[in-house]
Amino acid sequence: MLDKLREMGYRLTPQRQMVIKTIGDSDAHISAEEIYEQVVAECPRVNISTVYRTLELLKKLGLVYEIDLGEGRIGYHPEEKGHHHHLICRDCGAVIDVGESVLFSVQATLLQAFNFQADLRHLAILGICEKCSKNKGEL
Amino acid sequence: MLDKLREMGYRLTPQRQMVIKTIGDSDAHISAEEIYEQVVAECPRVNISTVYRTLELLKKLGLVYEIDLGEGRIGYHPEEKGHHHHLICRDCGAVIDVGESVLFSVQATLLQAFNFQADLRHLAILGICEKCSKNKGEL
DNA sequence: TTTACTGCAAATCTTTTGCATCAAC
DNA sequence: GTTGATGCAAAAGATTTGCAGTAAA
Repeated sequence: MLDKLREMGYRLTPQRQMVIKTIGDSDAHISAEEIYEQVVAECPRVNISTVYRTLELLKKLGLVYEIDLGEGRIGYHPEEKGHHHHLICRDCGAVIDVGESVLFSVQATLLQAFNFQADLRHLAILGICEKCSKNKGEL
Repeated sequence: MLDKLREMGYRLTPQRQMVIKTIGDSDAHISAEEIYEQVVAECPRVNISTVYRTLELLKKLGLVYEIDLGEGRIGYHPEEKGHHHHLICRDCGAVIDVGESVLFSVQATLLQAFNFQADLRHLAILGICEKCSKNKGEL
C-alpha cells in the first residue's frame, strides 16, 4: 500500500503509514474510531480528521474497502487481503469470514434475470451464530 | 397497522397515523427525513423527533422493517407488504424489487456449512442496472 | 522552496433525550 | 383525570471543513 501511494504521487507521511499499518494488522474489519485509538496510542498528537482523510484517500485509490456492518457501523479492510463476506452474529458479535464464492450463483441469477451487475464482493450478513442459537434452544 | 397499535395498548395520535400512512403509501423504502418532510407538509407543527420515536416504536412492534441502503442511508418499509430485496443502482439510484427466494439457496448453504442462521429477509444489493451499464458501454 | 498534509476548532448532519405541556384514553 | 405522547431545545455522536502552520518532496 505504501508503495502504491508513493507511485500515485501522494506523500508518505508518518500518519498515513500508521493508519495503513493499523488496517493491515487488524485481522477483520476495523472502524475509523478503532484505527484512531490505535494510532493515538502511539502518537497522541494525531488528529481523528487525519484518519478520516486518509481513509477517504485509500478508498478513492481502491486500497481499502468499506464494509457496512449494519446499525451505522462501518469497517475498513485492506484490498490486498482479498474479497470475502462476513457472517456477523446479532447476539454475540462473532464474525465468520466466508469466501467470495458463496454468492456467485446469486450474482449470476441477478445478471440473467434483471441484467443487474450486483456488487457482491464485500457483504456483511447478519444472523445468529451456531453457539448463540444453541444457547437460545436451552432457555 | 393502526389496529395493531391500538391492540397493543398504544395511543392512536394523528402524528402516528400520518407516519404510518406515509410509510404505507411509499412504493419503496423511505427515509426518516423523507417521512418527516411529507408529514410536515400537511401538518407543520409536527417535530422530527416524533417521527424518530414513532419509527422506533413501529420497529419494536415489527410493523415496519429497516433496510440498510449503504452509505449511511436507512429506509423504512411496512412489514405487511412482505419480504423482498432491493437491487439499487449505484449510478442512477433506480430500485428493482426482487422476491425473497433469490437468496434461499445461499441461506441454506450458510446454515449447512457454518450453522449460521443468516437473516436474509430484507437486503439492499448495490450494483449497476441494465440501463447504466449500457450507457457506460457507449462512452 | 513548494505545496500537499496536518492539527485544531468549529461546523454539519443525523439521531436521541430531558422536560414541561398537551391530548388520547 | 391519568399518564403516555408531543414539541421544543439542547445534547450527543460521527464525520467534514476552513484555515494557518508544518513538513515531505
